[in-house]
Amino acid sequence: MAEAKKSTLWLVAERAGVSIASVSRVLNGQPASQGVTERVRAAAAELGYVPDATARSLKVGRTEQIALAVADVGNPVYVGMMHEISRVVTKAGYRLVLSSTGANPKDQIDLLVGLNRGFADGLILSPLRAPEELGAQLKASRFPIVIIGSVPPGVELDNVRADSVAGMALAVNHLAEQGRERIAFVNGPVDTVPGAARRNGYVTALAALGIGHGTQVSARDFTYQAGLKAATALLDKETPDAIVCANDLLAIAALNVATRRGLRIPDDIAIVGMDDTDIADLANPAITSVNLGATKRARTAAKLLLRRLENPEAPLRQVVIEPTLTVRGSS
Amino acid sequence: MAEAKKSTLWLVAERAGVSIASVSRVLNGQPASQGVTERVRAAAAELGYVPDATARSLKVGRTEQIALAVADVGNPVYVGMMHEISRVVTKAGYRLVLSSTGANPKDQIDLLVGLNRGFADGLILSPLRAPEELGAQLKASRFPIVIIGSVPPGVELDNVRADSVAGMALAVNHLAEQGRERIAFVNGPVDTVPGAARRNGYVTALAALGIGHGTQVSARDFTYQAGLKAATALLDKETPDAIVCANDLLAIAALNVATRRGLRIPDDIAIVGMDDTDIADLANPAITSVNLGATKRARTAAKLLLRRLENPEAPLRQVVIEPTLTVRGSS
DNA sequence: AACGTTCTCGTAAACGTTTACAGTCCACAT
DNA sequence: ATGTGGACTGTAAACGTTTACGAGAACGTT
Repeated sequence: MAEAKKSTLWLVAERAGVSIASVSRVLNGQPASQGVTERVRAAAAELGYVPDATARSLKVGRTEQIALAVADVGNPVYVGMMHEISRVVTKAGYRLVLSSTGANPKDQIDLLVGLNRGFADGLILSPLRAPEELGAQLKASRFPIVIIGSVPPGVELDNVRADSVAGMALAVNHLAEQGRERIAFVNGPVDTVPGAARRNGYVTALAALGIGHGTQVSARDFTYQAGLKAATALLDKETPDAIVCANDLLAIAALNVATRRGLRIPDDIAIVGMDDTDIADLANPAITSVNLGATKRARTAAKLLLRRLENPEAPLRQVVIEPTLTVRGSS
Repeated sequence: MAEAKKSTLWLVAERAGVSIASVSRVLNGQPASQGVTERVRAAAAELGYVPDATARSLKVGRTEQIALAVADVGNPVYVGMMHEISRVVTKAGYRLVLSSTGANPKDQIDLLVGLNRGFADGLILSPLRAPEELGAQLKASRFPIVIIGSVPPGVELDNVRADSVAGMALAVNHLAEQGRERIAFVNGPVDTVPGAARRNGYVTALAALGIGHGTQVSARDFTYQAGLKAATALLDKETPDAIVCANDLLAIAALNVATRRGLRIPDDIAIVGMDDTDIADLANPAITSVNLGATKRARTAAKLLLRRLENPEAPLRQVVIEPTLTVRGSS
């Protein structure tokens, strides 16, 4: 049945004794006489014919591919988003092209000029850093883009983002209700999009509550190892009664550092993380985490892109996802 | 400079006053007179010309894409492999198409017929389950495939796999040296490729050591939640002095269950995981883990595929990666 | 000056589809 | 018998590249 040989419309047409147009029509479900339909079906089956995706793409002007660029594939929250986006777009008949732009912002603009080569019909971009130049490239794109996170000023694109301020408020209020008074903050790099957003959230949330803000430290990046260092530095300086962390990884790091110092969680010190990823459950005790709606953001982004693909003139949409708080053992 | 309008070779040729053949040549670095070269370069720059990937693919017969199909994007070990493969193939100028075949084996064969449409130049496949039919489809493929894990009997493909027996031996010997005598095993589903391999490894490793094998339990899948259940079931029945787990997630689950029961790790009970993923570090204490060479397997698989792409006649290679043991606090 | 080489460049044919257009055939109504 | 319309199918032109081929031009050699 299925030979390892490629066969073209031509071969099928020849074998069925019809024209290639008829073959194409039958195979695409267009109306055709019963005789032709049967002969074509039979010939196609015997030859193990499968249409060529590239040729089809060239003709119809669509690749049926969607590109996804995430900053850091190591981070569990991105993995979750990737997974969700993959689900949505494959269900809609698209393939997912993974373009892991590293921390290097140049990769991002490379990606954008690459996109203009038309290897994908659209792009979902979640930039870790958003330099000036990115904005220019974004608006020069021939293809629809939806970005997860804030859009650079001046570019008009569909986007979906988290509400870091509300999220931080959730965490801080929760801690304040327990009577915690010295709430420290372990952040990631503040020159990143999420780092800046969460710092802002922390400051405003505390201000809104009338609590002076506590000590802030920044990890070198959003990883566990960096978190260990940052948390150690923090606890060397002082012992707050609560730590909120920009990330679940950082939170686990803080939790482990605290535990190893003999602090009891949550009695002596409460820990709350952000993103509410799977790994929040792994810690012992499991960590309370602010769910910034990562998977929902991912899903929404995918749907926004699909919507724009089928209607390029659709009005611009900028969605912000409301955060929730998942309370676990660490607070 | 870069307009949001697509421009073709034709437009560039017209503007430069040359033929499209010359434009193509200049842009591909083929020799051309200085005058033509300059005019073409200028015209291309002014028009913001970027060549069309699809048309090029159709002509040259390559998409410059590599497909990757992993069983479960939730699992950290696959994430690591994905990351590594992404690195290698992008460095070689390929894009990575992510085809997340779920647990459903039908997705896998769908993927294979899809591959025959030529949306990618090759495939890296890491099947969780390998039903009979998969073998047939594999050999019917027009494109090179390398599989991570064992190949179904009868198909000849490049592949790279872990040595589960040696890996288990590493774990078991390590525990035996400490005088542990009752070594239990928390496995994942045994009807999966890794599940079966690791069970086999466990049994043979213990037999080689002359230790009768201990209790085996199987989690419903390779996740933390399933691990909690399995570990609870195990510890309800008995209290071994060591548990090896088929997975780091399962290991963390076992560790947490044990800890919550008041067992001291590693004094009362040692825990060792497998895969040596990032999360092995997150636990408290960090868990000892057998490194089955996941990233190395990934890298090797990618390189095998690249090699075959550039030389389809290369001799078949089946690589097995040697495991190592990373000892941490849990043993 | 005639001739062979080499270099440069344009013409045109692919690659494998989809699809507009036109042609054929037949039924049916006039 | 002739026209009208509809259903079907074939011809051919795209889509945007790459590249084999051949025609000139430029150059050096005799």
